[in-house]
Amino acid sequence: MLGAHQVSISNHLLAALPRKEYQKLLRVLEPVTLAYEGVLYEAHAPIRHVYFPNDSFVSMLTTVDGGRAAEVGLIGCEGMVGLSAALGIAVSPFLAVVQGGGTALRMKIADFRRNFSESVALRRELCLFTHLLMIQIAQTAACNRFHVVTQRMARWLLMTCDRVNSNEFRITQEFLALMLGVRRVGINVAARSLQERKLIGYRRGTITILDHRGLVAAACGCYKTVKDTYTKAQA
Amino acid sequence: MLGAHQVSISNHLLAALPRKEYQKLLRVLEPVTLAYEGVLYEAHAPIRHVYFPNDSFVSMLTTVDGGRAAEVGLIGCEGMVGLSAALGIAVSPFLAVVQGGGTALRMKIADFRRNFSESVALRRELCLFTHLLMIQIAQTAACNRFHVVTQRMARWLLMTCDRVNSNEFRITQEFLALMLGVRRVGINVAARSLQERKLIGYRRGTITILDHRGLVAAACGCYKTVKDTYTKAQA
DNA sequence: ACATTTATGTATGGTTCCGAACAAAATTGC
DNA sequence: GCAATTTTGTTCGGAACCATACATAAATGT
Repeated sequence: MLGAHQVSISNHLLAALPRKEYQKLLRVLEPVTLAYEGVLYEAHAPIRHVYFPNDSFVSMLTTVDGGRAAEVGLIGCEGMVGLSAALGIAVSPFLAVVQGGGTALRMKIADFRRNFSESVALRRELCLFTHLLMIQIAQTAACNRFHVVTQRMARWLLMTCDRVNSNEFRITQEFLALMLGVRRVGINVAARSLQERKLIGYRRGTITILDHRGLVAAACGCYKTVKDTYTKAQA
Repeated sequence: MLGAHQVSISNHLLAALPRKEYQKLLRVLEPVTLAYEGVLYEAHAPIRHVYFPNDSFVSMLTTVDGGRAAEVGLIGCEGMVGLSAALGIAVSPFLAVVQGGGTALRMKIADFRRNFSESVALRRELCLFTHLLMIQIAQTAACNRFHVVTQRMARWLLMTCDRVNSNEFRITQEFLALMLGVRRVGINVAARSLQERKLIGYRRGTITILDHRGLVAAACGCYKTVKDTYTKAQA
């Protein structure tokens, strides 16, 4: 049974730690609820906590020209938000926005530093995750270059689906446009295209994935490429 | 005076190490000449050596759809090629191609592993560089999304210029098209546009930067953003 | 019930880039 | 000097996306 202030812990990084180190971390981990569209770090702002998402997930965005932003990475229960801290950097290079509300565990940066230097297992986990995140970002770079909006949107829906563990989630076209760095009109066209093919359904802020396999086919290969990399690495 | 088999060492990562650790590394570092268009790692191929470029520099490319490739990062004397090895990964996620021929120092992967675990300074250097490379890749992702070919080409020329320490270097439009992931025709149009504005000159495989400041103005802000990040971090 | 807010749908003209094919010029090898 | 190769120049129709503006519809507050 879980107490009132506890949450079930399903973060993969924490789960993969040896029992002893895990217990030790628990003492400095604080359960928090992350609200949809909340900002964990502004770009170039100090990192005060690192976050280990459970059922929540967080978008990392890079801005250009002092305004327009695009998502470069999506981090859920497979990772940690505030990775720069593990590299000894006190400031987040990216804007971190909660894309899926839910629970997470967070740790003060000072606690993290100490535990990071004391735990071989945590270091190894985070090195691997750094590698995976870098691949995800690089794939996004190439994806942005070569693939059309409909493909990128399908990829994004699938990536999100993997992190919410549900075929239905709340998301507006406006927000989706922001993430993909396109106009809302572009999303609207893509959404209708996917709907006509009976791959998704949507209505006012809610999208439902109707045909997962079909959506994978409609997405660019980037989805499968990144997912397979994660799967293999964490096997 | 340099012996026949020696090269001057101007790699920043190595130069920033304490004298003692630097001397120790020198014993397992082997000077090599990297030839233009040479492949250091195929994508997903094992990393046998890590490379510390001096006056050479290397492009990291990600491929999609089993064919088309785009550059996601450029590494010169400010970094190390084969960074995944520092993260404990034995395989390169990217295709690494020599973009500017020149000298580098390389180290067998086993030697690197040992020295990496023994040297705090090397670890710290490489953590910082990992952070910088991640920023560079993320900026490329956003840049690919928002900026037109002419801007991206200007950015690329400036990044290259910074690494060759010369305003003139050999590069064909075909190769440039490959790096930016566009058709050669697109490069041709952009090149002429930059030439008409008297920012660059070019003729059969050679490009000259005529007006560095003007070229910075013609490039997207991504150039300055990334460069400033590097400058600040290594100050 | 009604106005307000939020979310989605539609239209227009213009720009950038694509794929494909072909032409011209500079360099190289013999 | 001449042919082969490499590099650059040009054209064409079409697709994708942009900026902007406006229209409709669903949810919300009172």
